[in-house]
Amino acid sequence: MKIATYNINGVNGHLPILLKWLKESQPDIVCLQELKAPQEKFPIKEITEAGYNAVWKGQKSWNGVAILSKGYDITEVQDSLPGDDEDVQSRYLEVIIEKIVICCLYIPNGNPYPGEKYEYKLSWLNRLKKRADELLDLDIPAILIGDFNIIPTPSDVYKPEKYKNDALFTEEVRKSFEGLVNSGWKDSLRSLNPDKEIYTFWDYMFKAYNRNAGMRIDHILLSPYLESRLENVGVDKEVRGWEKTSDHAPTWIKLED
Amino acid sequence: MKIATYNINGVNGHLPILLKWLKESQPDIVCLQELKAPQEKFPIKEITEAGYNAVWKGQKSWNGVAILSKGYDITEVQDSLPGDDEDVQSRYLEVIIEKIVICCLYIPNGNPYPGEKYEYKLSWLNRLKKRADELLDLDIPAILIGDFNIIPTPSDVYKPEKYKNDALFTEEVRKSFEGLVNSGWKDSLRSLNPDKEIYTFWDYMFKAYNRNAGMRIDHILLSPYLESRLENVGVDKEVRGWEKTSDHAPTWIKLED
DNA sequence: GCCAAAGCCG
DNA sequence: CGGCTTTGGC
Repeated sequence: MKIATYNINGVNGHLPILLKWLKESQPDIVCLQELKAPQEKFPIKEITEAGYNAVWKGQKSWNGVAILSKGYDITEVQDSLPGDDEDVQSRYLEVIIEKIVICCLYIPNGNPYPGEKYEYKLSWLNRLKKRADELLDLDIPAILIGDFNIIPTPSDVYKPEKYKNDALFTEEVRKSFEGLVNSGWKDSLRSLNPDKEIYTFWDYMFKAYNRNAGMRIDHILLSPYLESRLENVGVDKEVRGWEKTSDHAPTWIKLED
Repeated sequence: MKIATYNINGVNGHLPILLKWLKESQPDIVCLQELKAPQEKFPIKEITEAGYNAVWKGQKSWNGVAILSKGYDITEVQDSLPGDDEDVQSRYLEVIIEKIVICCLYIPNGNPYPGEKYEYKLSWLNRLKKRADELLDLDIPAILIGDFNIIPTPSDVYKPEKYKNDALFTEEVRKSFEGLVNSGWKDSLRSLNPDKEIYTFWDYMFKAYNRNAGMRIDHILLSPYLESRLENVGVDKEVRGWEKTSDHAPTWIKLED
């Protein structure tokens, strides 16, 4: 079973890209972030025609997450991250597919640092840790997957020194990621490639992709129950080179069936 | 010599359309309207690569006119319509190419009628008549060409009764066009096709092109000196059917060399 | 850089 | 309906 995450940066603006990638890559499950579309403008028709069913949580202009599945039933569990009823941003979707809990995340970017947006990111990460702990306690197959907006280590960005005061790379935020890993969540891409350069995002600006000025911020974390099923991982880097594409590349794992 | 007018409705937004049409149609001289680009954003590089030299008068957001020539030298005479120093809209460009005076016009739309914009249209038409008379007095080859925003007769629109109170079809405005014709300017498209339905514009709204709900508002008027050289006329109607196209179709004449 | 929205124009 | 602009986000 192939499970992917893809920050699509506008699901309608980049729909041709999404459909082309789905066709070529044939993932079984896809977590999308940054739909940038209200609930009623999610392109369910085209996605159905591509062979997927879907649940999604839209929002006008920004954010928005979705989970697509080829064939498997999707049971929605949560459409927002527990712990703050005032939080109106569509950044979390939790479902069960084939007895696996799948949490699609779009963690706040947090820039500029310091500031309100950074504080929102920290509180979001706290709420996430609580939910992640709950899932570990249940001792079930579970996945935290999506755009974390966290560069876990200096090896995960082309020039770490440029990101000293960036909300994607502060001590606090990296500790938060480390906390998840230390509590039992496996960083699947890094675990199978301890020393490899892996990037999942290249800025639109200054031709970052041509210079390979990238970073690894999209992650797939596995609960201990799933570790033994991890077969392969990858980033579809070439998709980032397509015309009129997202600034992220699709990132995926394969689990033994 | 093939001379065309084309309201491109955004020279950058519709640049691929313009280049495709130039390649297929191979006009010698092209008058463009509605560049919708400031002077410095005119795509001179791509137009040069297509084999044309050009003069243009840009403006941010609206209006803007240009004259392109394949091979022939262009001598700029005027970059605004004489008679009102306060008029800052880029709607007029007068050049000499191969001893022909070519006046590229983008006459104000004038809607809503009545109102300030309509009054501006009338005063613009008055100034144009003066300039047109001057050119006739010179007794030289001259062309008034462009988007006139005038439907000359009921035969020039799909449903004349719908345009009774439209600034493109008022008595005054039609009389103004008639005044030019009566003073000696030849309506080239109509003169070679007295009874044919000729449209040059179809609204984007309500699938006007599919319903052929069009009108003839782009015109090419010849000074008496040029009448004998008129060989052929046409509208490249199919261009209006292309994807992501302008709402006007290119309109052209052929003169004997 | 590039997305989406809202407002202006025709 | 579909340009262009501005704003806001990343």
